[in-house]
Amino acid sequence: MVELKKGPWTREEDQKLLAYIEEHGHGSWRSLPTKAGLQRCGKSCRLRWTNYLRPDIKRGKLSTQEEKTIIRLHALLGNRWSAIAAHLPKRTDNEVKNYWNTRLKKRLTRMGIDPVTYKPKNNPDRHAANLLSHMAQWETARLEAEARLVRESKLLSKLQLLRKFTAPPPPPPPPHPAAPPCLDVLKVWRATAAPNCFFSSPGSLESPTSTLNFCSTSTLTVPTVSSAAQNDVISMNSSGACGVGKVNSYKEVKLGTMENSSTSSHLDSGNNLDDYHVDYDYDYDMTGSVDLASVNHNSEGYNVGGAIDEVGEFEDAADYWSELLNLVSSPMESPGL
DNA sequence: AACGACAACAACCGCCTGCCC
DNA sequence: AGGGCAGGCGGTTGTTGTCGT
Repeated sequence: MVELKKGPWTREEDQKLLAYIEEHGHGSWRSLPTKAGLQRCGKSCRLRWTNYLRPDIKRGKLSTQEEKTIIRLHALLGNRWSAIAAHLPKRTDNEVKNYWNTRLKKRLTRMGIDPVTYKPKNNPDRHAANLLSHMAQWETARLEAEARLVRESKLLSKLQLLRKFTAPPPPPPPPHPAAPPCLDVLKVWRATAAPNCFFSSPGSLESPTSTLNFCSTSTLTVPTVSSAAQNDVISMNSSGACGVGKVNSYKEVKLGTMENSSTSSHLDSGNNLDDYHVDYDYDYDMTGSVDLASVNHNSEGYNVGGAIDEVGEFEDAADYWSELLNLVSSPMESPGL
């Protein structure tokens, strides 16, 4: 038995891997090394391909804009590198992770900012922290909702496939929507509720891409919100109003036509069959609202939000973040620590 | 020139999840 | 139902390059 090679890849190995994948595709990674004449494990080949050899990846220094995006998304999502990398075209999760660990994290630390909580270490900003905490909750809920809907959507596709063989041929399927319904809290927020907020400064954040894919008009009943969200969860409607509360029950997620919809994210392509909406229907007790369109206080009595168009403590958070991002992303700079 | 400290990046490892049988 | 497999993900380690002394 031939011992598998480890460590850095040689040019010859790269060429073998590239040539094989270009000709045959990667197929099963486990069997690839043998077929390609490489003494590597399949996993190693996959990593080399996805992190280095793939033609659609961008190499080189990250731009200031990319840095800012990483910081913002990290504040929202934590160490979910693949999710963060998904918002940075042509960058890999490994690259983003390395960049964070070797540069941004240290830079924040040097500036006296905790890279986990994003609080100033000596002068914790409860408002900014609170805000971020709620934003993180929204994003978590959104990702869970997306994942769930994708699962349901796949299930639906399978059911339709089954029906295809057991029922008379259906009319031709509706054309695919031009874009998936917007479930993305950042997008909605930027577009509606927070035009002046720090997260929506011009060009500051690439529109995250929803991976949702809807294949049909239907109503799906989803039994639970999510295991992680059975206590405090987030509700959001298309106008950007959001709330945090305790879920008593979760009714259903509808994918249907616009006529049934009152508050929903939707696409209107002019074709009835192409009108989709997603209707979140949570029954919850509001314990602390983060309605972005009005000032609210959470259960601890802190002002966690603030009218966007009113001067309030929200602006402190905005200032805090603008300043932070400017400092972190400027090429400078000995912070004098 | 030699050495050590540090930064940057590539690669590995272990765990987890989803799928298939 | 559960075991095996493939692939994805995040944490960690190893290697190489650079800079200061």
